[in-house]
Amino acid sequence: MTIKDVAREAGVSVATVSRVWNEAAFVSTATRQRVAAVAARLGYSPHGAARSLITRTTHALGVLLPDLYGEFFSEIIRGIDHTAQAAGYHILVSSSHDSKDEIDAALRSMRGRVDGLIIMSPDLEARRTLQTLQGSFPVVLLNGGAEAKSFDTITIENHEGAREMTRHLIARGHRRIAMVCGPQRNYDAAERLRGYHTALTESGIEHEASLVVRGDFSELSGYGAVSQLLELEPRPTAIFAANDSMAIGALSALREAGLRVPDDVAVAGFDDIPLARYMNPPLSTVHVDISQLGERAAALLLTSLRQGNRPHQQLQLSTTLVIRASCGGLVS
Amino acid sequence: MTIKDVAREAGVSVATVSRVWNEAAFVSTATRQRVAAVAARLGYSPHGAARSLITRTTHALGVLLPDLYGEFFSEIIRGIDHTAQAAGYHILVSSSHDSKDEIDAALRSMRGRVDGLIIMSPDLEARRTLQTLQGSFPVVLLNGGAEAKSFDTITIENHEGAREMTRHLIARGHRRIAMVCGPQRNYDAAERLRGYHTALTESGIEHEASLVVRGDFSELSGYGAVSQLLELEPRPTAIFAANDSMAIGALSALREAGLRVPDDVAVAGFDDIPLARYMNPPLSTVHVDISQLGERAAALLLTSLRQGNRPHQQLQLSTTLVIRASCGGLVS
DNA sequence: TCGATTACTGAAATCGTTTACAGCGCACTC
DNA sequence: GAGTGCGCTGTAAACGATTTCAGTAATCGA
Repeated sequence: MTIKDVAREAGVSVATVSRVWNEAAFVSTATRQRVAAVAARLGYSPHGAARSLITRTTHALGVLLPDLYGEFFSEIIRGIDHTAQAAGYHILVSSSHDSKDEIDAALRSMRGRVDGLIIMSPDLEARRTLQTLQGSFPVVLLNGGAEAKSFDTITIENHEGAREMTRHLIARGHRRIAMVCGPQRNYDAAERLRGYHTALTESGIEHEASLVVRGDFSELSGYGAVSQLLELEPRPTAIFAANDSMAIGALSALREAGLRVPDDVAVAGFDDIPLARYMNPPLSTVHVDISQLGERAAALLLTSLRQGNRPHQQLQLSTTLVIRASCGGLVS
Repeated sequence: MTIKDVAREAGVSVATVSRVWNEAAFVSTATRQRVAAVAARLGYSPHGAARSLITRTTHALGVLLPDLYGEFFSEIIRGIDHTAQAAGYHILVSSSHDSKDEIDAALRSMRGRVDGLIIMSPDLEARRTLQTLQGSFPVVLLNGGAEAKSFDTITIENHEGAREMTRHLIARGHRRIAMVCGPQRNYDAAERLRGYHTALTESGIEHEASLVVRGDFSELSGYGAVSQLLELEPRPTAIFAANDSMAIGALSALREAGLRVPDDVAVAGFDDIPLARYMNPPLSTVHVDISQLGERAAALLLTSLRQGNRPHQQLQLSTTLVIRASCGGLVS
């Protein structure tokens, strides 16, 4: 069922069919209708690959993510898909790209299939690979590090958010505040940890290495980290997890240990995934509008596609403190 | 940076470059290395659209979903992406396709961009549209209804699962069991409701219309539904939600109403999303291996791509009861 | 020495579109 | 009645790859 079949059936040339389809140029109403009727009858729709070969545009955006697990990523995709779809674009998703090689491979295999890319590669090292892309291709970096001045980027106010949450905990009287931080070479994780340290320093609280344990952003790792923290003597009075998933794991571990939240231990997370408010107790967290993160990334990419060369933008998505019951309510 | 550039630079014909790239036919080691070197230096990678135009294969799977919100869908995508990626395929995602027209449009715009489709369209009416696809294109239906014998399908044991959970609640002594069911024309929702009714009938418990309230699978609707149920006199002693998200909303509403779970009201969900076990109290639910649902759908589609014509398969994914604290633990 | 085989390479057709260009009829102007 | 412009349509050249077919040089057996 190609354009030729339609042309033959309608007794016109392929050029005319194409013109009818694209509502371009001058086609007499008579032939327009005839062609449209034939196309409808035959159930014709143009072949995407052929079309994008000649028009040099695919109407698809590539999305490279490190993972797909958890509400954080699904919200991002949702945001991206939402604005992409509104603009008539599809999204080509590809996940689990941490290492340089994987990213490379993904990039190659996407050439000629997408008009631009949204890349979230929190791994600090993998970033360097991206430098090779520089300028050759429209790219938006999600949570790009500081070195990324040569791209459009959107970042979360990680440092500020973590600092504020830590300050809030301090204001509520906590001194032994533990942090469950994220993966080693992860940019977001590093920034959030830095914010925590900043707040401690500002309040003159000594940094105690044993209060910082590493997780990997999964519920299970939050659970494990807390088990470890509870061994400490004296134990921390507050636990700040670098994302909500780990905070949820933490809540679960505390409950099993027979500790009450927030009375015995206060808990806070980061991201404000949709479920945070439904936890018991509802989770205090640093709110990030995750789906908006995706939406704005897509929007940025789309304008960059339309406008061609223009200076790169560095957007920052602000965070707000959301105080719920898990850390004991608002300080007066 | 096309194949021609590489050919010119390496002093060979485009045919040879193509052969080197695809590791096909006989190419002397000398030219092979020379071409490979040039390609690497120029950073060449073939143009996807051009390639799929001639090979008539895109190495991409289309995924049509009704929505992207919540862990259920993200787990499905994760499963699909996992097996697709392992087979060297990309996935093209498109969401929010409920109505016939939207599905139509999505289908058209995917022609020539994907080798096959995974469609999840729980809306019963939209299904009829799909009939037009019949055989013309490799399709796997997720949660396809009974009418779908002309497709490969994977369904969840909705009826069985709901029946078992309801029976469990009955076995624990509950008689006033409320059901928060899903959207009106949703297949899964209808089946789960049917399972609930089956169990009631089997135990000779009268169906009470006011105990069934409608939700839309979101946390918020679960919250609202429970508020409504608590008005009843006497109030239900157990609440069975047609999915976990609504169960989570229910837990939240009960907590706010000052009711204890499971002592005052037992709660159960359906799906066993990853977070269910981390709720407080941990959520009893009907376990469905969601990511496996995606994995098997992708696998089914891939074999169908490879094997061409073969009888359609109807797979059913079994469910298991997962009894946690929210419904009072195991019955002795 | 010669024909046949083998190993490699290139020319050209092809996939399904879009689009620049040219052609053709017809009405209009002078 | 010839020239001009306009409105519509068709021809053919792209786009960037793959693949068939044919051609060439080297090697081999007799």
